[in-house]
Amino acid sequence: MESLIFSIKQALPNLTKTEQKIANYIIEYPTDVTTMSVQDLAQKIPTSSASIVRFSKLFCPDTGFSGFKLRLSAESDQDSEIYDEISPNDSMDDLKKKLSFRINQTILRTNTALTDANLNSAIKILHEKNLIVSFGIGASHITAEDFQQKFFRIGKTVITNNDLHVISTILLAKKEQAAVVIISNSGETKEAIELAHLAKQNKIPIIVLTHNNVSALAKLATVVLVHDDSTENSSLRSAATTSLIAQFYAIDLLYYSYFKLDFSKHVKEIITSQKYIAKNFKEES
Amino acid sequence: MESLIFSIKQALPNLTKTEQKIANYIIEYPTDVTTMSVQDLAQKIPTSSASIVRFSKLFCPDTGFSGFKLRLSAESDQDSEIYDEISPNDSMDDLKKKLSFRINQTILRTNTALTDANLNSAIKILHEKNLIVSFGIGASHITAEDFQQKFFRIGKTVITNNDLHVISTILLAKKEQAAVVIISNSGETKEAIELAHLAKQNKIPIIVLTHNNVSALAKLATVVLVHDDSTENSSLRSAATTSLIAQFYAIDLLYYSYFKLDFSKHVKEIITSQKYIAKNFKEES
DNA sequence: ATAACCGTTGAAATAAAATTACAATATAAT
DNA sequence: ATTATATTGTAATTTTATTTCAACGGTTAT
Repeated sequence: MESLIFSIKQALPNLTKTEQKIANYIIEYPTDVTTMSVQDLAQKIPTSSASIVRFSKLFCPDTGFSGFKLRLSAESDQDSEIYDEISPNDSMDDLKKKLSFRINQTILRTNTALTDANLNSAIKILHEKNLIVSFGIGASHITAEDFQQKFFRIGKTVITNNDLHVISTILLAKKEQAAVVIISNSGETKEAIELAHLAKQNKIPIIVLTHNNVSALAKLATVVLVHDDSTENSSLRSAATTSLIAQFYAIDLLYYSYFKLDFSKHVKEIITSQKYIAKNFKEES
Repeated sequence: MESLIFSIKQALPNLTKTEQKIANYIIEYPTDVTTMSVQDLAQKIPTSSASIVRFSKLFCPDTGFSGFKLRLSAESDQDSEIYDEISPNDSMDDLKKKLSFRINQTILRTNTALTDANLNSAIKILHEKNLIVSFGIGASHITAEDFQQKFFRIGKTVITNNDLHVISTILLAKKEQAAVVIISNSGETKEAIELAHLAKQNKIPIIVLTHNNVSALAKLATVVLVHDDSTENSSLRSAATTSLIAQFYAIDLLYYSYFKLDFSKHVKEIITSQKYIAKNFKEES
């Protein structure tokens, strides 16, 4: 479940005046709130108990204030500054807390954003085609490589390259047997869109891994895998890593789901490949 | 605070008949209890509401049943199967839970493994030298590229390549101004060790990002950054991704710590670079 | 400028939940 | 068997959460 305090902070700008007063108090004293009654809290802020209840139901429609307190207490062993932007005064420990928390949130959001239906469609495509082309540019190229390395381990043929010409050549040469995985955080990368058009014209299935499903790229896709459903991107400075980790995580889910399709066969393949690497390169498996 | 359920289990033998009934129910369905009222619970067990309240006050004398529920909810958000190995029968939801949990654990372990002292020594080296060479092979090459991309954003010159010849050439040509970042999960990669030897012979500072600090590579390092302190590596199949994410996370910490050294300057640089990218490539920043 | 409207808020009434007082029952000791 | 004591449940009481509805304030249309 998404962090309650985090959600409140996100919603803050859209709230009414009284709601903001309530939100601010809760953000400042989450632990205290868990032990208060509606009346206590209304008096402290100050506002009416009705407003408190209404506020609670914004975030916990079913359970009201009682459930709200439960959720609050479930997460109130953390302190609240971890939701904030990174600042120059942060100690190493603050930094660790903030970054860890963000990664955690990103994973949770990606979990809800990736539906079973979409993952399964993607797996189906990967299963049906025997040549997979993975493409990403900039930071997303790193993910494209990760995709390749993962699927190599179970003997799936994946080609990746950040040169559109190279990719197009092989894709067209094998268009009947190929599917393409396009990774773009923004979904507006010129090269990514160009590749998607090319694939579409040639009826090659397109799996897109991206930040939201309204982008130009998403519209061209056969299947859209949305990682990290976050609407606003408050932090200029941390976007890149969390979105990369979200992508990695999404690929991991895809990989394991694919793995499951033929569990024992893939286990054998992976053990073979690990043994080989361990013996010859002493490298990470 | 001591785990509530644990305390209940300990007290179990000394409790009366009805109290034991209550205790057993709570131990079995802790999460359900958090959403029940005294009446609901009394009916389920079955017993009287008075007994429930009395029971609660054994463990939470001040707060009664309400506080009891709060403590219960604070500790009952994990379930236990998530520790298991991935199995072919897992639903997509199981898979999500297990993978998320592992990533979370990895991050936590990396947090404790990376000491302030080591991170700060690493930052110092990065700060003193104006040419950074990052090297990794296999999966670790992806991390090496991530390192490069991150530091590019604040105008730091980082060269990466998975060809040892290329890297050696530039490293030796600029040995006075250079530092090297070597990434190897195992710490036993032949090429990584070779590069470390070369650097050491030429008095080039060596930052090593690796899994433990007993490896051959770790021994050659000026600073060892240990990610993911896990001793056991139960899962053959998931090691790669979690270690990659641990590496990414470690690099992220390093990056932000470095960033903090000259906060305002770096903020400016990053905004410039983001604007440029957004304008010209519409790509992930 | 003013009327009509709509979203926001709080006071008071109501419903639900927790707690307590006390009586009933069971258990143990003499 | 009787009394003392501990345990439990019923019902009354208190506290807490929730809903209803009227009042307020700001906005738009006339």
